[in-house]
Amino acid sequence: MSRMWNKIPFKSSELQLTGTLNGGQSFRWNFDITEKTWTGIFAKTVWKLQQENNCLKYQVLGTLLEKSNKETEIFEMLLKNYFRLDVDLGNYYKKWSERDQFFKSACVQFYGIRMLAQEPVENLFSFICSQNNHISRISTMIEKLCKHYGEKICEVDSVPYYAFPDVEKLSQLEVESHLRELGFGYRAKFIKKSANQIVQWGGKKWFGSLKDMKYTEAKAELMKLCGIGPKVADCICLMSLNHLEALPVDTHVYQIAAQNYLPHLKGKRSVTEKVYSEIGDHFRSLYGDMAGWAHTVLFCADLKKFQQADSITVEQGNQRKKKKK
DNA sequence: CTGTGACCTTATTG
DNA sequence: ACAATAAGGTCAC
Repeated sequence: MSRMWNKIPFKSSELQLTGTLNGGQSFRWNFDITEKTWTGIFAKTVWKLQQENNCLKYQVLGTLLEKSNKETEIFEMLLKNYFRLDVDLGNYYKKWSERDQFFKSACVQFYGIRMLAQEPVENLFSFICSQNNHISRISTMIEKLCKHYGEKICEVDSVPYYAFPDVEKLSQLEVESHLRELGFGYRAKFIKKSANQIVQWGGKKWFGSLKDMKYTEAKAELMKLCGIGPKVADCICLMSLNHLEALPVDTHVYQIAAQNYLPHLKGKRSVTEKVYSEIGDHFRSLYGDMAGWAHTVLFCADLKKFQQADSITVEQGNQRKKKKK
């Protein structure tokens, strides 16, 4: 059965799917090189996306959301929210470019990088997996989480798609040993224990309260979880709790900062708490209240797979990943 | 408060 | 080929 494309009009210059979906924010999107489409999952729904003529086109391949006569409206609303289409990104790129020459030159090929509004649970456990790890392994680990603990949404061409699991599922007793068997290493304990803590503190309600807190309070709260330090806490604040001034300082960002902004950091062997906040504060004073978003554009520009890479190389990278079974 | 090493596993590097 | 290294860190001294 062939599906129809739905269309959301949106300037292509302000939405770049490649950098946004494959730039290390979410790990659940895959590019199909022949169809030139992106397939991915959020909100218990399997989406296929494509860009054309200033339109974002989408199909829903399957969903666990309840039936409704307003389905089209709901799906459209979910997408608009996920990509934050209400944010006029052109204005912000202009502002960041005016304030920073380095940003100005970096952003040319990296137009339209949008900060996704992700779901907190997926975001939190994905970035526990991300520590001391590379993107390819992070992706396979997250797929394992979904396959073993998530609800099946549908099957397309005999490929099953799973929703990201609930916290309750991940807090079960046997999760730690099981995840170790599946190759999660020491992150297995972090996942199980954090899930447990979150359930005890109220689950969904707890995440809701983090959105209402100030950024620094929300970050401190997150860092009480097992396996969540300053960097992952900032990722969660930025990517799913709407605290856009949060600025995760990882090895890449540290290098960028030492090379281009804060040369006195060059000799340092490790990022201490003090250096960490110095870097964050520097970028916040430079870019303002959405510094984390600007930082994501720089991070994208720094990612190896995007360097001197047109989309072809990126696509080949995905192909290889898929073949590996 | 700062510095250092261990920690799981594996894709990439030389 | 095949070992060493680094990979979007965190925790415990």
